[in-house]
Amino acid sequence: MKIYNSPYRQIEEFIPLRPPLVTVYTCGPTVYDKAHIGHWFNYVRMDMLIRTLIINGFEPKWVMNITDVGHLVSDADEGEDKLEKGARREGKSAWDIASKYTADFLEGMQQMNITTPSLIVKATEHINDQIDLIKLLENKGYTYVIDDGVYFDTSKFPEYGDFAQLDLDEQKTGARVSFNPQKRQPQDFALWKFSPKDRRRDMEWDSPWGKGFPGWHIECSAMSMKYLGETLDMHTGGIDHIAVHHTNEIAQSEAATGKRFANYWMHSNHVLIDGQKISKSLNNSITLADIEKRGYSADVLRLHILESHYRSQSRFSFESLNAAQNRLNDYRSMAALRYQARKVTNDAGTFALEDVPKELAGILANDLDTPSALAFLSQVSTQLQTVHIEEDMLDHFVKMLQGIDNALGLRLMEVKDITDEQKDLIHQRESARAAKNWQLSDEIRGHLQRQGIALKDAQHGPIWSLL
RNA sequence: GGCGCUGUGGCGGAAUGGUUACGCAGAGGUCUGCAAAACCUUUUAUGCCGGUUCAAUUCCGGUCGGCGCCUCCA
Repeated sequence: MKIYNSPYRQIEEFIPLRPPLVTVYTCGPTVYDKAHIGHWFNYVRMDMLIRTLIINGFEPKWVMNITDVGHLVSDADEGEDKLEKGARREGKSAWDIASKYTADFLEGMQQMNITTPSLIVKATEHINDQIDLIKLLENKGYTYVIDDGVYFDTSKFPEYGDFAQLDLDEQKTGARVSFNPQKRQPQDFALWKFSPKDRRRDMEWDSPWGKGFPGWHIECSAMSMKYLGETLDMHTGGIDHIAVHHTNEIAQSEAATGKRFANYWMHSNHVLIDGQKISKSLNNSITLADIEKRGYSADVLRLHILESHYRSQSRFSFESLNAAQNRLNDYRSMAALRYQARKVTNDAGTFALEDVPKELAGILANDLDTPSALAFLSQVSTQLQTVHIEEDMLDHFVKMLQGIDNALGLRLMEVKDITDEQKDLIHQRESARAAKNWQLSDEIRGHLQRQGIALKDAQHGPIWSLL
């Protein structure tokens, strides 16, 4: 299997430390607001990594975190905690906000058919692990304390910035962000933030340095290493995390252990709406609920996501969502053939059904090439819908559908059979046609169409499919 | 200002130093009782200018445009 390794900017052969085990850590959401399609692009692509590993014989252990404390409004460790801000907005406590949007996120994961991670871990349930890690860094001399928190001294970690190929001096030139003047370097980041003197936070804990809460970055290092070991096979996240969050994770993790933090890094690019990325400030987010309101299912969104490569900036529009809907209908029509196997005597049937999942696994193993996987699937679908499925092919056919679902998560196995009543109508229409009663025949066809069932009169008889 | 990515047909979106995926949409045709599906054809696709090469959309340089990061943000 090959994968693009972000820091090296090249496609590399993927070699885990202890095959078939693959340790994967994914930066999950900060649960202070509803997830939007940008999140789903990201997590579907992470899901494709996990699926691709599995169908290529690996056994991933996948840990994803939920950031339910400590992510400030600014990555520069300034401003409010997002959770506290969300709480104020909704007149609830930060704890309520976290649990509300955690539930919202997990429900979306199910709807999008994203593989359930081996472990979903919350920052607030690992405060002691984070404090321990900060203590370790303090003992090794990487930290200093100023009036608003404990900071990591990036000058003690000379490789800081290598990962993102940052030119720290040049970055400073145009930076528009103000920072605490007590910080030794602008890029130094908070490991622990103190609670404000004048008020009580919803979320705060005691620590050796004073009451407060962990910085945003430390949770990922503490939790990933706790559950997956000091060196991860794969660390993933959104492309926006490269410069700050992942750079900081590497600094604090490698400073603490003296070992390489992760061997491979996968970053999902952003999706654009009307040529711009989704962000709070542009107020242009679209949620899964918005999409469903327009009549599209999560499966359609998922297919649309797979149509572009994870490393390219993709574009979202309802027009392309509609294209994905039609494409999904075609795949579902193919899946419906499992209920319509019949004996045929023609020469069709040379298609190697059992090779389809293998072929998909191979395509995806090339840097998660989902566009090519779908191109291949469309060819399969077209071919299968022009031959008839023979009864003795049925086992292979169903296995093939299962294989496609394992690879792509499109839920083709969930396509239901039509009712006996509907089947009876199809028979009635055949009788009418035999009697050249075209009016009745067309009435029945129209009737079924209104129920979402399309009929095609193939050589060997009618085939139904889903609209 | 610094760094990075990018510019493919009506739309989305791959790939490639020489024969131009795939999906959606449009047009014509074959087939069909009529449709649908399928198949065939079709709608002058690789921003612009140079360079390298027998050959560039693909490599290099320049130029114009778009986007991202350096604030929020997957």
